[in-house]
Amino acid sequence: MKILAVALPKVRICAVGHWPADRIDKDGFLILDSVVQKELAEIASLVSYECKEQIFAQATPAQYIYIPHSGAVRVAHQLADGRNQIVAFYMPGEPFGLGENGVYLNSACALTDCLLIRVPRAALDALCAHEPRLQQDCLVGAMAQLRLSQRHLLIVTHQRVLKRVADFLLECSRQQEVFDPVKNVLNLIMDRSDIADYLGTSVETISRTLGKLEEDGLMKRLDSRSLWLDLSKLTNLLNN
Amino acid sequence: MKILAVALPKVRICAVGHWPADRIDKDGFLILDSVVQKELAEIASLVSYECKEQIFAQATPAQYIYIPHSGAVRVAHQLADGRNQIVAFYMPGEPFGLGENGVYLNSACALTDCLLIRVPRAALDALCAHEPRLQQDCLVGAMAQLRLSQRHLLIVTHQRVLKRVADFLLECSRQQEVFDPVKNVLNLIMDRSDIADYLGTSVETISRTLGKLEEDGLMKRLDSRSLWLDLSKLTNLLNN
DNA sequence: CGAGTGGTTGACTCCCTTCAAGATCAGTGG
DNA sequence: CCACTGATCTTGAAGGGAGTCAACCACTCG
Repeated sequence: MKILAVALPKVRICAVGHWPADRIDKDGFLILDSVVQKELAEIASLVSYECKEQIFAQATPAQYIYIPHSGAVRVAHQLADGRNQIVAFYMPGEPFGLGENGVYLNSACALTDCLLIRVPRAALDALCAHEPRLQQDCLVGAMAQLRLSQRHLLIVTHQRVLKRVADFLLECSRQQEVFDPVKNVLNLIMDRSDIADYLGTSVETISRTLGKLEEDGLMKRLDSRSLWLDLSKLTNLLNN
Repeated sequence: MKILAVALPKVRICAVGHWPADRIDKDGFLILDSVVQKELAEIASLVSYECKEQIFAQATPAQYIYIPHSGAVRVAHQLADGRNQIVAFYMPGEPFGLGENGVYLNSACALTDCLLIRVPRAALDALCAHEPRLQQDCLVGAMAQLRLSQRHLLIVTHQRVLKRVADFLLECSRQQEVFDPVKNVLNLIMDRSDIADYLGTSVETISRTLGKLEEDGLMKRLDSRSLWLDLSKLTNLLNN
């Protein structure tokens, strides 16, 4: 980890679909009041992590909230029996760092080299207290996270792994950063092991399931990280 | 459904563990400012539902937020393939009614006869806009929901149903309303089918799994809705 | 009493986990 | 340039857990 001694870039918070239209810029990010931006700049830092570097560990003091500026992050929960359940992947603009009783509930790890905006929780709380709009943004952000978590729940509870994978691919294809809607090509930011830990299954099953989907013409592996998808066939699979 | 033409009872919001101590009363509920209580009383109504009555349906306009005053509620999501995934159960003080783009994401159904405090979303938003403390409470509440959802995720992703059921029982045993920590007896508020839909499995498997747990001495069915639990043995099961 | 609901048990099938080995690829150093 | 190595991905085989369909039991209610 390195703290970068440069001016903080503009804080960009992902805002897909749930904010009033006049608060969203052309790239789908939230427009923050310039005063708020300035105040944030005073308390936040820009930090960089290398691929596979741990950002924070489960059950350690939850001092910061992070917002990816570039790169991608994996947040997972380790259970007593050794299982490692991935809770979510985070792309630029999606804040993470949920705590409970002052400690992190999960651990976070850089999927790629990445730049993160790091905001001290205490200072953010204080700032929210006299910036109602920021407070409101945090609330809307928390509800967005809740929706994502419920969506994840619906994905992992498909009994047949075939549906889990299909649903997962469709979910990924909604992210502009990784899906080319013209060529219908999805660029996976995570490896098979991450997909398995996200879907609650094993790498072997993921591999076999991708094979099955390809065999049935619902998608095609261009290489292990880039997949051509037939969105309508995949969607259709979920209806049966 | 019946709208009750009585004075609104005090709005009680469940506050387990994550609010400053001076804002929590002896029963574990959030202490709201009396002015806020009064303002809430002006926009909220008290409504009653009978057991098994639908409160709202998925994909219909999300006009209200509900807070159970008494009774219990089941919130579920219906999928295109006919599956009914239960997203959460709600007890007194736990607000529900998540929407997206103006419509409910899930449907809600009364598990028992219940009284709910019904708050129009628009009026609540307006109230929050000039009541920062209420806004803050909503944010903390949303994060509590997020934690619950992530906890649910961890429960349903246990591969062996035995662990799912054990974890589920432990989760239930945390709720004072349904668990007697002296006798170690849990009173289930839902039937087998609800447990199955919550855990992503079938009623038959639930029944068999309870049999297995009883056989191994981790719990005992006093009757179909009340279970004696050996908390330490159940916890221990999750570590293997 | 019969119908209906909720819960349990039995039998069979199959999907997925597990363990193992092979295949592919990127990086490294001779 | 090529052999070597380790990581990642894929494929194979065996075994078991859970879904499904069906029947049965207990209880409630009209």
